[in-house]
Amino acid sequence: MPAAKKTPKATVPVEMKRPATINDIARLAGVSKKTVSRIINHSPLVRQDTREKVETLMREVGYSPDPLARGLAFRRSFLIGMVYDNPTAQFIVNMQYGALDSLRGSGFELVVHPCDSRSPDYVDGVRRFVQQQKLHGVMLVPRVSEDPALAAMLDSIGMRYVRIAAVSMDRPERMVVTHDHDGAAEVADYLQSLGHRDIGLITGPRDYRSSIERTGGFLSALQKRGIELPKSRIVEAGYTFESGVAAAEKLLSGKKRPTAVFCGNDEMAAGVYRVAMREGISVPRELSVVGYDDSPLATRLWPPLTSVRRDTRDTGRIAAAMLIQPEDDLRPLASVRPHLILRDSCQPPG
Amino acid sequence: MPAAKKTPKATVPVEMKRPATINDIARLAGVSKKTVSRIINHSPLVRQDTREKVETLMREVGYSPDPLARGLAFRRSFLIGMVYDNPTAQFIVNMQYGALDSLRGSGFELVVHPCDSRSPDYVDGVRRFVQQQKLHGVMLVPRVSEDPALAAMLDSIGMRYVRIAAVSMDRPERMVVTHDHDGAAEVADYLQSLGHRDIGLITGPRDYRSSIERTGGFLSALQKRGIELPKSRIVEAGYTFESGVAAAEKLLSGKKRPTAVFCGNDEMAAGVYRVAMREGISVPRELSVVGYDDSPLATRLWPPLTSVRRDTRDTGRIAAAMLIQPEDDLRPLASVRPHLILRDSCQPPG
DNA sequence: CTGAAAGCGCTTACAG
DNA sequence: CTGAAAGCGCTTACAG
Repeated sequence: MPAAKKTPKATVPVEMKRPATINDIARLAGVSKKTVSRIINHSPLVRQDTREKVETLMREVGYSPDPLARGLAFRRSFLIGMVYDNPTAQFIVNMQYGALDSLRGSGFELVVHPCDSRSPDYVDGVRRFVQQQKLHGVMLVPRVSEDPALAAMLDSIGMRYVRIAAVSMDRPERMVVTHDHDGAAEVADYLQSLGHRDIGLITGPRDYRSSIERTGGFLSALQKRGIELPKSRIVEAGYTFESGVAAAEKLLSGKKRPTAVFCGNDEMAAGVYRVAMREGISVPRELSVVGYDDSPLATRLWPPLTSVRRDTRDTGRIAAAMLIQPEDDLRPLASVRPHLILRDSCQPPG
Repeated sequence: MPAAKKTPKATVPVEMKRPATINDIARLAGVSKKTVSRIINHSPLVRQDTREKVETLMREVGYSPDPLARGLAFRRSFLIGMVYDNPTAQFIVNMQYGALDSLRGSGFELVVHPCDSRSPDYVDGVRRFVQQQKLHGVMLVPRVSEDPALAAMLDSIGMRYVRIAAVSMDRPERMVVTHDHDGAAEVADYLQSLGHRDIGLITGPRDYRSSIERTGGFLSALQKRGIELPKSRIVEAGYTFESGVAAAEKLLSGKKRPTAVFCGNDEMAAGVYRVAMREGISVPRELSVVGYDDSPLATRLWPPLTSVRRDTRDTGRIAAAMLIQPEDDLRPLASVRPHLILRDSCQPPG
């Protein structure tokens, strides 16, 4: 005999071909769909026993509201965007894992959106993305997080966002600060305490906020301990391995070499290792090296690289959590602290 | 004076506060919304001049259809899911970039979903994810792509998917094959041609398809060239750096060492480097080493590591493209070929 | 080739 | 605390 076309009124069909809708729940529970809606949205305006009855029913039936329908009615999706330019793979992935830690079970999902911030119309590309998808909010990862034009655009269209950056540069509830200044200062203190006085510095690009902060933090901490680096000991590079190689060649070619080098990230530190290897300079006996990121690379290299750890997964977790909080609940500025991981790439100068 | 509440009939408002809807376009163009809908969905049942008129208007107004509304009506979202377990960061990121290459401009977006395939209810977690989000399709990345239970579940709920794996294990239109067998065979041929006869092999876990294929491809190619590896020359490891270190310690501790080692991936090859460094074994003079993946690590290590390149970005591109193709257009099985990148980690045995 | 009606599964005012 | 009506912006039958 033909199967029932309408769900029978009297029974609770735990297994249904067609997924349950708010109407099914309302009918089965004997309440209006508006009441079910209130429960879905955690409105306090529902009697406790009604709430419990309906919630039990939803669990039994395996009901979960359709994000498409809710999104249409709310005029806003349940998607969080992650916008980034070109950080290292490990950084991106850790940030994603962190964000997903916070999103799991919340009904929100993560949509990734890499872009090219050197392209003239990238801000417009991001605008189309967030506007068309009606995102609930966006995470801005360095270096796009540092772009005032991007933040201004998002603000102008009323799009919620959180910026992850080395220093605060927006309203507190829109910032996760990574304090790169302090991380670099810790390196300076460490190298000075080992006895190093002639120190080299390989920086990232001068227009990256992270690079500015790491450079500033390092130099000012050295200064506080009475060490002033001459210009010739500071070389700007591009955060890449290849640029690190080129910078190291410059820094290590003179007849008097520095006894230690701090690199703005691990990739460039790997470049220093490469040049040291080629030139027969022993790390750490003749040259101490410190990186920044504490990437997997740090432990793959020989000798294992002393580096500043940034808890990127934590950062992502915090940023996503801020985005899905109720808007009226203004949270204080969130931050995450870097700290130096000691390995075998440093020792007192010979 | 108060701004118009209704859009004036006579003019085309290029800039509107409220984004244009299908109704605005229909009214402005003097056609029904159904006709506009037909144009959005590329239906052939529209007169050419009507189509052009409406398309021009849509461009002028900056109209783009709301994916939430379309999704609700279609009962299917415009989201592609990417499900993966725990590959390396570079692999994940490249796969994402590739997928996004294909999705860009298509109206589809990429939602990432890492999971833990060792967890007993992970298949159920994926089911909830794809079902709740009403995904358009999912990309299954190794190693979850190899799980028959996951594929069966997706099939049972009618969810479209593409599996990326070392060999074909599903209907052709659901596979992107990476031919790891061939990549490993190329390594075997190369090492043999250099003159190596006593060769070590560090494999990934025996229950990974990629590992099975790489091991099989390597051994059978050696066999074809008359080389049979004794059991003692084959060590199973876990695709991680640490497991590579442990495997290398076993392989290199005996009094007669192999003259070359092939590792199932670069991470484990880095482990071999580590042990060789510690034991004072010179690579490549005393030991040739080959990896698989051609990850960034391969060029950071010293000496630069010879490794098999897999075009992961291409793989992601193909998989995503397959998912957003019209369903009636059955494409042949897609595949991507690995090839060996020669660097400085190999030479004829001393 | 084109259109009017009904519906997708929710929420927002507005009442009570 | 609860509900009936209207609407979010699209598409699917069903007609013509």
